Amino acid sequence: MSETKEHLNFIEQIIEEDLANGLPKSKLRFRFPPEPNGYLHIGHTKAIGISFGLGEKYNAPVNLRFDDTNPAKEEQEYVDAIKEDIAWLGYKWANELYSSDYFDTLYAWAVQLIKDGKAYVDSQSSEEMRVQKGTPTQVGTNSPHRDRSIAENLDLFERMKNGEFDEGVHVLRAKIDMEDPNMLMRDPIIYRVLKKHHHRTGNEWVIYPLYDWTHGESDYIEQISHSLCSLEFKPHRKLYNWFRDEVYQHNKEELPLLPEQREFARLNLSYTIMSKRKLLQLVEEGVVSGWDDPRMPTISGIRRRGYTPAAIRKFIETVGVAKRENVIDVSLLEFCVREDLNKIAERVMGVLNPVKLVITNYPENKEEWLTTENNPEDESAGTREIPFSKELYIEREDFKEDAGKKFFRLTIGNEVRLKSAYIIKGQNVVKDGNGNITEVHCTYDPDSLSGSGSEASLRKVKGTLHWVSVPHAFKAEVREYDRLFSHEAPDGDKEKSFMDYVNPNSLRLITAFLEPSLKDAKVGDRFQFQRQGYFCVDPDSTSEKKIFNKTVGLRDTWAKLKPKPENNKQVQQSPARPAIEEIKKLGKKYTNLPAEKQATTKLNIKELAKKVTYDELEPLFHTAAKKAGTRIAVAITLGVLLENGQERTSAVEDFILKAKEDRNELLVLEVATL
RNA sequence: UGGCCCAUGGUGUAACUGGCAACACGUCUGGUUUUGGUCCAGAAGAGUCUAGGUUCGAGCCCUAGUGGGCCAACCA
Repeated sequence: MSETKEHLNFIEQIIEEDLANGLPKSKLRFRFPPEPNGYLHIGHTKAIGISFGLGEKYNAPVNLRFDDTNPAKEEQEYVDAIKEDIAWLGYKWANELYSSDYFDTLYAWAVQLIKDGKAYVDSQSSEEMRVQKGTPTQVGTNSPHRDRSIAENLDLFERMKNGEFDEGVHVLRAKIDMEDPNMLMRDPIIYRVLKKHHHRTGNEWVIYPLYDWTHGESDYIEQISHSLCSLEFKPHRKLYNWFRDEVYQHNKEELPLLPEQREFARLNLSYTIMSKRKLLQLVEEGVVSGWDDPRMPTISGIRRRGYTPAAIRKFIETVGVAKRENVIDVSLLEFCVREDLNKIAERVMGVLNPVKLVITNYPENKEEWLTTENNPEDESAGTREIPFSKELYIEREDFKEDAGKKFFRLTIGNEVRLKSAYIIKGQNVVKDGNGNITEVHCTYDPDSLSGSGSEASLRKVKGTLHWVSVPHAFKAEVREYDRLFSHEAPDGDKEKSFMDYVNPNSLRLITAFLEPSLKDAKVGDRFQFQRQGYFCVDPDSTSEKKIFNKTVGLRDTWAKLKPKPENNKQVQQSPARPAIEEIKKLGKKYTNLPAEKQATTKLNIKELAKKVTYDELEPLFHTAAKKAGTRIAVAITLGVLLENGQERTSAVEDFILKAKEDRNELLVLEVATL
């Protein structure tokens, strides 16, 4: 085990280095510092997984610290939810802490900072300060209050604390450098007056410290060795260290360890959004039923949806830790969910879209209880009994009057197996006045009972169907979810709002017929409805009405083979289509060149997509040609054409024409469909 | 008119700190199967954004480009 080569991510490498350079392992300490202003979402699980994961790996304490310095936004409700979510994921924090616990210390240190001549009270409007701050490309200018005397600063600051001033009148700022290229170093505000009720300290304070002053110093107080956060905090690092080093001067005896901030890329998932603000909007505008709506990417949402902690931890582990921006495909998450559920979920039968199946040669009032396995992946899960009778429900999709050879299910005259029961043969159908099938009639082979060992039972048939006995069926509501957004990156568009991409059909309510054993299912129980997917019991369930959430479907290779149902919305044909066909033809023609003139290469799509004119395109193609060892090249990437439509196409066309004229030699390097 | 970070198959992460790119998902074959699931076997797919440089040798180092991200809240 220890011999397997372990791939350390860059943070682990840093830790290993620190350890090698003499940091005692016992000093390792981490923290997860959420602001209690909303619910945790799948993106947070990465940060949680990293810090708590490191704690588990190095057997080091991990504090849960609520960064509660903005009473305007924070609430106890969120504190409770966050704790519940982290616990559900299976992580244990060493200490439950609050930045507000440090308000006294933080205040004392701020006073010290003033005494050191490193902080001052500013009395301008926020607008004035904003202007003086400059821009990323333009340096700032000093505040007229920057040189107030220490005594005056001390006095003002104390009176701020005592509530003598209204909000917005004075702030305390660190005195650093208004010309620093890093905007955060331009005399950042560290205290503001806020006459708001705080969920923990009540009305005890009327001044509150800001993030930069609070966060790093909290790390320092707790002697966190590695303070891990996401990439957007990188610019804060310089300030983090500045504050830390100032405070350290006066506290090195008791608090010898200097925390180090390190940043990693946050998790992005396709087809969803991660912004707390936007998630809140979905809740407030009633797009979803609440923070825990099963379509939400919140931890409470995916928990209710039926995702498991093990699946999420596996997902986070698989996704890795690095510093580049990323978008992870939801299919990876779904894979992890299925992988876990496949091992643990008991199999049951449920028909979601029923059609009645009548077994004509089965005795009228007969009832049989057949044995079936609970989980083929786990023998210890045992078996159970399910009722069988003359009239059953099967899935409407599982029958076709006339089907192609690739259809493995029930048709007239063909045999299929009813799971854990008998082999049946399609006989005829009964239709209503509109030609809709109301019943399917079949005959069964009494000798073919599953597990009977008879010759007939061992017969191979091409398909197996799930079913539910009509008289025994248990009716329940099934909620089937689709993606909440119809776009891969709902908030990636600058012009359109993510709300425009909300999928109006993300929830489907179904009345399903389930096997009777499901009557006993309890809230949170997870099952695999055979051949369909994983489902769990929703907390909305009552004793009269049981509700199941579809967690995720089974992998479905059949769906891909099915001829696409004539979709009402055909994919809109790109205006560039005809030109593309033309270019394809050209490509064929020129790839028939002698082998020595052919080559394959690929240009950077993104780069190519930016180029429009012939002059811009030419150097790129030249480069490619040179690489391929020939003189001239045309690289055509359909993705580029499609993406950019007419404009790009004509540019490429022009290029081809001109190149032909100019050199009378042309080589198509690649015709790629992306 | 600036600073910082990043750039490896479709996606995400690796590559023992310089020795001709691996793993997972996805895709495609074939086999097993009383779930068109699982499982098993296999395949295709990148020569590492570009151009120079250092080196016997570069995805790893240097330089310059290009592209993307972050930074101007009394938010965190």
